Amino acid sequence: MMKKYTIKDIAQLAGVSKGTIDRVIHNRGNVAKDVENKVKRLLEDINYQPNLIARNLKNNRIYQIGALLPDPKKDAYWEVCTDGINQALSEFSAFDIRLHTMLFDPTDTESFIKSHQQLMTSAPDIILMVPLFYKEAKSVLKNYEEAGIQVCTFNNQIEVSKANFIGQDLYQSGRVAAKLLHTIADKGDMAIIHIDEKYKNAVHMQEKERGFKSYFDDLSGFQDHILKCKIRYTETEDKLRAFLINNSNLKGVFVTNSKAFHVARLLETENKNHIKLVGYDLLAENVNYLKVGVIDFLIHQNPRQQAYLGLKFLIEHLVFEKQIPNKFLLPIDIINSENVTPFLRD
Amino acid sequence: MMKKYTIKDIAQLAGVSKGTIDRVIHNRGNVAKDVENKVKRLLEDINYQPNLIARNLKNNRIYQIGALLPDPKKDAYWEVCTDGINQALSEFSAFDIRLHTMLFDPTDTESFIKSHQQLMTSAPDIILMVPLFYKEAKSVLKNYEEAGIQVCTFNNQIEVSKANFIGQDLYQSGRVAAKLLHTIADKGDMAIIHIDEKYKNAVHMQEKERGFKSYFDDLSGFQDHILKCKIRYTETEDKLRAFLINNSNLKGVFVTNSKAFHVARLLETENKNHIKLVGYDLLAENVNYLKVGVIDFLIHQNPRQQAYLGLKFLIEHLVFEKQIPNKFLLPIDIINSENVTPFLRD
DNA sequence: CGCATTACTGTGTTCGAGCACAATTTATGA
DNA sequence: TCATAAATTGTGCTCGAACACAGTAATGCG
Repeated sequence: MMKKYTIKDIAQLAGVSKGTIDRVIHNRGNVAKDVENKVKRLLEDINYQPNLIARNLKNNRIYQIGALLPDPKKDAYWEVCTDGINQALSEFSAFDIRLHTMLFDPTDTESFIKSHQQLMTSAPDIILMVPLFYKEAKSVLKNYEEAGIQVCTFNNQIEVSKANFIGQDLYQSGRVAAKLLHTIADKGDMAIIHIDEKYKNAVHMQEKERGFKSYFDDLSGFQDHILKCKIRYTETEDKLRAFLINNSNLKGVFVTNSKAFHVARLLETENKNHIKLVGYDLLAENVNYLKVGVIDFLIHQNPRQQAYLGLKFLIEHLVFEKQIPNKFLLPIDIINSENVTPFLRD
Repeated sequence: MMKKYTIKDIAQLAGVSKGTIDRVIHNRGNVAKDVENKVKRLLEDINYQPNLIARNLKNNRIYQIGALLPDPKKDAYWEVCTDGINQALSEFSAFDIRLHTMLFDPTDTESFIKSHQQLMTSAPDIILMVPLFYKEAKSVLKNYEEAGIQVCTFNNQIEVSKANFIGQDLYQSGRVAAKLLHTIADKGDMAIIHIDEKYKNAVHMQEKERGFKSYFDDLSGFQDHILKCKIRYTETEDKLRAFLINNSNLKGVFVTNSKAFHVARLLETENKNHIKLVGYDLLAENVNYLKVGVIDFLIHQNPRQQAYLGLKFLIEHLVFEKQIPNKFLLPIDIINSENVTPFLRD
């Protein structure tokens, strides 16, 4: 096996200087056509791969990356994103990456807009964001598109946008929840419970609901009901209790976000341990209920990995000119009390 | 924010030349003590991180990596390892990595030894291997240790060896299987079925069995039996059929390797669909039975990721002098018919 | 023909770290 | 005091790609 070909090798093979090879590679013109063809064929023949490392040695640019993320202080779900981001930064510590993070309140659309505007003042080359609010995100993404700033989104997909997306297939994750409940729950009614967010603007919860329903629709033998319950954060406990008590044929509950622990608390105090419970995300409170068996399964959305991959893709795009995948779907992790531990690290 | 510090910057700050800085960094001596202390403090203060990329530009060594892997033609479980290896190679294509792969027959210990011996003739700098056979692997690993060749193992852990290991906690994965069966199966007996490999030399199957049993031991209310059945490849069908028919109180089956489809086939033909089945690995045959509901859950051991990480760790060790983690445990993925698709890519 | 313009090609420097070797300073001994 | 050895420090080249700029050849035009 030969050592890797360098520009110098190719220059020698072609009988020209490395300057000419460089001009051919980058289509910078000023090369006689016959020479150009000859060099191009040669490059093809030996499948020349430039040394990305040497290339970036010279190119010591400072890259500005903007991040528009939900404030973990307002919702613990987002805490682990920081780890993912730090991991990506440390992996690329050889390059000069400046990350400007702006946090917004995940319950407040205005805060989202404000943070966005402030982020713009740092003149980022590229953006990583969680487009939590459908309507607002759409307009913000349009802004970036017009400004010619590439964006990578995660957690929520805004289908109409051209922005790249990293996350899970939410429709399918609803189906996974349905399959799990169908496998473990006794025959009876199933409930979809949406807690805390503005349902209309939260496409992700609607998608999960659609998937959940589609699973039971596909079943030939299912004769019971799929109930639905929307709850605001302020009214959580009373409304939930009423819902659980009034539906006596209820055998399974699907909570469409990380708030399953609210339902778990009630199931425990009301002694309704025949009702199976499936929810999302490895918050400490959820994990506790999972371990004692009140929550049966959690679906892990892996926000850490989402943030990590998003930032990694962006950096590789800036530094190595790699293409960012338009849509990158993470696997849907099923978690029970026995396999939860290693996922807490991820 | 400042640009990154380089050796030149530090030399200027310390009022010496970059040669001296270099000598201090690498403890190459020939530096006056007061200067050395001054520079060391300065390096600490500004937290100097050398540019790994520039470092490796000069260091254009050719690294020889040996790989001792089971032949995918003999057992489809190993097929995806190739993908993981290719991914790692392409990620580090900037460096000159030469991979020498030797395959062995996963049912034949002699083939393992032979491949090992042949691999040694290529004088590898470092080794990636699957120590499938406990006794033989132990002696092979000792060979490498004496030759001062660092080894990274995956899939099977040889506890006594100093080699690094990537894989799953097999004891815990047995517990996961137990928890799943306990969650979905009716009250009754559970069976552990070992198919195809020499049980005594297959520590991984023993570990899974131990974990499985421990879960039921921890249960206070479990009054039924944990059965056990060892089956050779040649006798699979008849012995299995007899086992399934003779144990009428059987409600759940745990197959400790990727051969669950053998059991699934029988459960289907014998119409025993009240028996729940949990096995390992996303072989096409297993996935088919998972989709039609004969297999209820599969545990994904992610051999692709194991091979990928193993090679990645080795390369980063050679190229960047990074420490290889002594033990890297992958999460235990639970797979059902609804979340299987994205895992087939991994 | 001579000079300018265009067309093309080659040379040399840069990036950051590593290392060989040259250069300088300090110490030692006769 | 001076030569020489020893200790310390500085200089310059290398890696591969990128690019500015210098250099050369070919062509055009009066």
